[in-house]
Amino acid sequence: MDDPDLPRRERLLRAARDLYWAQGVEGTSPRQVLEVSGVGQGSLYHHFPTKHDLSLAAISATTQEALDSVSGELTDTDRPPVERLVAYLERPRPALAGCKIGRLTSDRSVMADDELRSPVHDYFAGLVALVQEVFEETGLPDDVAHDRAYAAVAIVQGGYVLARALDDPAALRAAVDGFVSMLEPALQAEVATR
Amino acid sequence: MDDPDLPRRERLLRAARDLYWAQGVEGTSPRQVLEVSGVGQGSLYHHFPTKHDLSLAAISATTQEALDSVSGELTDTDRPPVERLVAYLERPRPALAGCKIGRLTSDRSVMADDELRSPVHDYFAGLVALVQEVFEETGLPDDVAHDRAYAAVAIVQGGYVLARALDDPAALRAAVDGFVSMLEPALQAEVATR
DNA sequence: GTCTATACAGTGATAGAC
DNA sequence: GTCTATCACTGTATAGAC
Repeated sequence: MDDPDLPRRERLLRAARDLYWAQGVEGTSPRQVLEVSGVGQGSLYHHFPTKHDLSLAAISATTQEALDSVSGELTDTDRPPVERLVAYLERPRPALAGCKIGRLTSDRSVMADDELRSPVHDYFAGLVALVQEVFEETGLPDDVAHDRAYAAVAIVQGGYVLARALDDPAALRAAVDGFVSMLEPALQAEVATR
Repeated sequence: MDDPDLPRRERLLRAARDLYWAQGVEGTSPRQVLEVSGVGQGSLYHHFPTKHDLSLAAISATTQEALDSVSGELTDTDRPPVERLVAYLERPRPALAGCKIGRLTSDRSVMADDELRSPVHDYFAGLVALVQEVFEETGLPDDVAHDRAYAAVAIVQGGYVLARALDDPAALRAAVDGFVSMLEPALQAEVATR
């Protein structure tokens, strides 16, 4: 973002993605993106004719990158499934900054625009599907694995909300720990009754 | 909001609270509040000199009401603690509309203003404390009850995020069900090892 | 492709009459 | 207490030169 040799388009995208994370799409003006990126007005509207175009490119880049990153971790078949789940849940996360993608679900500019909602939808759909597959690998029936995958993803998102509301990163850890501490006992009980 | 005999101040507050829920504080202009409430410009700035004053009154009313409502349910000592927890978790919720209070944690106008953050903080702090007490009643050690309370509140918030992202109210139910299905087995295991 | 200058509607607030 | 009129400023976008 500070590198003057980066193409204008990349600098604009970097700035937009950072600003969207910090203050949302609704709360970020094209003018701010210009100031942070150090690019002129004309370049912005050359590469991204409307704010919608800029937002779509920035959001898609962020969701794509995030899904790729988590996908590698969850599908690493060298490790047992429960270990992968716990590793995913206990990943270090920027609790106070919030989830770059989760926060978009309460961003009016995003939710009111079908094209902008789509990458957000696809990210969470893909993430839940990945997590569900890992739960199935643990031997859980499909319907139980289904609900538990939603729960796992929700714990992380809810942990972000709590951490920000309470201004305390430990809130996210507590939520995840509370969930993880139930994971193995519940699994034992289910295996025992089968 | 449609009752023309309601005092201006109340009509303004109703309109603001509804609009904040639907589109956030950042995304709601004083002018919109005027249109929806059907009140004149002067009245708004008479009762609420700045947008900050209106937001503070609207947010405080919402958090107060929400905490009162959930408090009654959780402290009803006629019912066993686990039953109260499950009742709280499985409460009918407007999944697609989102949480009136949780959404404020990604609202820039709220998070950038200490006075507006305060009711949001107090709501979640109060809610987690209530839930933790109920977990302690189940016989869980304090530290486990602590983490599990954060998890319970996070599941609901994360369920909202998922439901909105996927445009599917069933996502919130799935997350809650996934959590609830682990609650009793985990409790059994803990009681057994004590 | 990149720049500066400009246009125009909406936002947040004030003034002053009733 | 309530109203209409007005204002400075920002957000979003266009025009046209280099």
